[in-house]
Amino acid sequence: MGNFYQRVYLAVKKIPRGKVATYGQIAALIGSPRSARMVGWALHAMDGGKLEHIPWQRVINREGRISTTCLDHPPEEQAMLLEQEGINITKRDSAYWIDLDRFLWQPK
DNA sequence: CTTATGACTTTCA
DNA sequence: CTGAAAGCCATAA
Repeated sequence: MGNFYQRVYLAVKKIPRGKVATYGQIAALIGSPRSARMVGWALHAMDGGKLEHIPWQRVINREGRISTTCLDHPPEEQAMLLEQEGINITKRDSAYWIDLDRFLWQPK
Protein backbone atom coordinates (compact mmCIF):
# COMPACT_ATOMS: atom_id res chain seq x y z
CA MET A 1 0.00 0.00 0.00
CA GLY A 2 1.26 3.40 -0.89
CA ASN A 3 2.10 5.91 1.72
CA PHE A 4 -0.52 8.11 0.17
CA TYR A 5 -3.30 6.00 1.63
CA GLN A 6 -1.84 6.24 5.11
CA ARG A 7 -1.78 10.02 4.83
CA VAL A 8 -5.41 10.03 3.78
CA TYR A 9 -6.43 7.82 6.67
CA LEU A 10 -4.43 9.92 9.11
CA ALA A 11 -6.08 13.11 7.89
CA VAL A 12 -9.54 11.59 8.03
CA LYS A 13 -8.96 10.43 11.58
CA LYS A 14 -8.35 14.05 12.55
CA ILE A 15 -11.89 15.03 11.69
CA PRO A 16 -13.58 15.75 15.03
CA ARG A 17 -16.83 14.05 15.94
CA GLY A 18 -19.86 16.00 14.81
CA LYS A 19 -18.01 17.60 11.88
CA VAL A 20 -17.51 16.69 8.25
CA ALA A 21 -14.79 17.45 5.70
CA THR A 22 -14.69 17.56 1.93
CA TYR A 23 -12.43 15.46 -0.25
CA GLY A 24 -10.66 18.65 -1.28
CA GLN A 25 -9.90 19.46 2.34
CA ILE A 26 -8.38 16.08 3.02
CA ALA A 27 -6.38 16.30 -0.19
CA ALA A 28 -5.04 19.68 0.82
CA LEU A 29 -4.08 18.41 4.28
CA ILE A 30 -1.94 15.66 2.82
CA GLY A 31 -0.19 18.07 0.48
CA SER A 32 -2.06 17.43 -2.77
CA PRO A 33 -4.96 19.86 -3.18
CA ARG A 34 -5.69 18.37 -6.59
CA SER A 35 -5.93 14.78 -5.40
CA ALA A 36 -9.46 14.85 -4.09
CA ARG A 37 -10.30 11.87 -6.27
CA MET A 38 -7.52 9.87 -4.73
CA VAL A 39 -8.91 10.57 -1.28
CA GLY A 40 -12.20 9.03 -2.20
CA TRP A 41 -10.46 6.17 -3.87
CA ALA A 42 -8.31 5.51 -0.85
CA LEU A 43 -11.41 5.24 1.30
CA HIS A 44 -13.09 3.03 -1.26
CA ALA A 45 -10.07 0.72 -1.43
CA MET A 46 -9.96 0.51 2.34
CA ASP A 47 -13.57 -0.51 2.62
CA GLY A 48 -13.47 -3.89 0.97
CA GLY A 49 -11.25 -5.55 3.52
CA LYS A 50 -10.46 -4.34 6.96
CA LEU A 51 -11.87 -1.13 8.22
CA GLU A 52 -9.45 0.81 10.30
CA HIS A 53 -11.01 3.09 12.85
CA ILE A 54 -11.56 5.68 10.20
CA PRO A 55 -14.63 7.93 10.16
CA TRP A 56 -15.05 7.68 6.41
CA GLN A 57 -18.65 8.77 6.74
CA ARG A 58 -17.44 12.26 7.66
CA VAL A 59 -15.88 12.73 4.23
CA ILE A 60 -18.26 14.18 1.65
CA ASN A 61 -18.09 16.12 -1.59
CA ARG A 62 -17.88 19.86 -1.88
CA GLU A 63 -21.62 20.35 -2.13
CA GLY A 64 -22.08 18.81 1.28
CA ARG A 65 -23.68 15.79 -0.31
CA ILE A 66 -23.00 12.10 0.08
CA SER A 67 -21.65 11.21 -3.34
CA THR A 68 -21.07 7.57 -2.72
CA THR A 69 -21.48 5.57 -5.89
CA CYS A 70 -20.33 2.46 -4.13
CA LEU A 71 -23.39 0.25 -3.90
CA ASP A 72 -21.85 -1.61 -1.00
CA HIS A 73 -22.11 1.54 1.08
CA PRO A 74 -25.75 2.43 1.46
CA PRO A 75 -25.98 6.21 1.66
CA GLU A 76 -28.61 5.77 4.30
CA GLU A 77 -26.11 3.99 6.50
CA GLN A 78 -23.66 6.84 6.13
CA ALA A 79 -26.42 9.34 6.87
CA MET A 80 -27.38 7.36 9.95
CA LEU A 81 -23.82 7.37 11.25
CA LEU A 82 -23.62 11.11 10.77
CA GLU A 83 -26.90 11.71 12.55
CA GLN A 84 -25.62 9.70 15.48
CA GLU A 85 -22.88 12.31 15.78
CA GLY A 86 -25.38 15.12 15.90
CA ILE A 87 -25.13 16.12 12.26
CA ASN A 88 -28.36 17.15 10.62
CA ILE A 89 -29.02 15.36 7.35
CA THR A 90 -31.47 16.57 4.72
CA LYS A 91 -32.71 14.07 2.19
CA ARG A 92 -33.45 15.45 -1.24
CA ASP A 93 -33.91 13.61 -4.49
CA SER A 94 -32.37 10.30 -3.42
CA ALA A 95 -29.37 12.11 -1.97
CA TYR A 96 -28.34 13.18 1.50
CA TRP A 97 -27.28 16.77 2.07
CA ILE A 98 -25.36 18.28 4.99
CA ASP A 99 -25.37 21.91 6.12
CA LEU A 100 -21.74 22.81 5.55
CA ASP A 101 -22.16 26.21 7.21
CA ARG A 102 -22.73 24.42 10.49
CA PHE A 103 -20.94 21.08 10.23
CA LEU A 104 -17.97 21.65 7.95
CA TRP A 105 -14.71 20.99 9.76
CA GLN A 106 -12.54 24.08 9.83
CA PRO A 107 -8.99 23.10 10.82
CA LYS A 108 -6.79 25.93 12.02
C1' DC B 1 7.01 2.16 -20.65
C1' DT B 2 1.58 3.55 -21.93
C1' DT B 3 -3.54 3.44 -20.93
C1' DA B 4 -7.51 3.44 -18.22
C1' DT B 5 -10.18 4.66 -14.20
C1' DG B 6 -12.24 6.98 -10.23
C1' DA B 7 -16.45 8.11 -2.87
C1' DC B 8 -13.68 15.07 -6.90
C1' DT B 9 -13.47 20.12 -8.38
C1' DT B 10 -13.66 23.93 -11.29
C1' DT B 11 -14.74 26.25 -15.42
C1' DC B 12 -17.21 27.34 -19.52
C1' DA B 13 -21.30 27.32 -22.77
C1' DC C 1 -29.88 27.57 -13.54
C1' DT C 2 -28.32 22.98 -15.71
C1' DG C 3 -25.11 20.19 -17.97
C1' DA C 4 -20.84 18.86 -20.30
C1' DA C 5 -15.73 18.85 -20.39
C1' DA C 6 -11.21 19.15 -18.76
C1' DG C 7 -7.79 19.00 -15.03
C1' DC C 8 -5.63 16.15 -11.54
C1' DC C 9 -2.90 12.33 -9.59
C1' DA C 10 -2.16 7.65 -7.43
C1' DT C 11 -2.93 2.71 -8.64
C1' DA C 12 -3.79 -1.19 -11.55
C1' DA C 13 -3.10 -3.82 -15.84
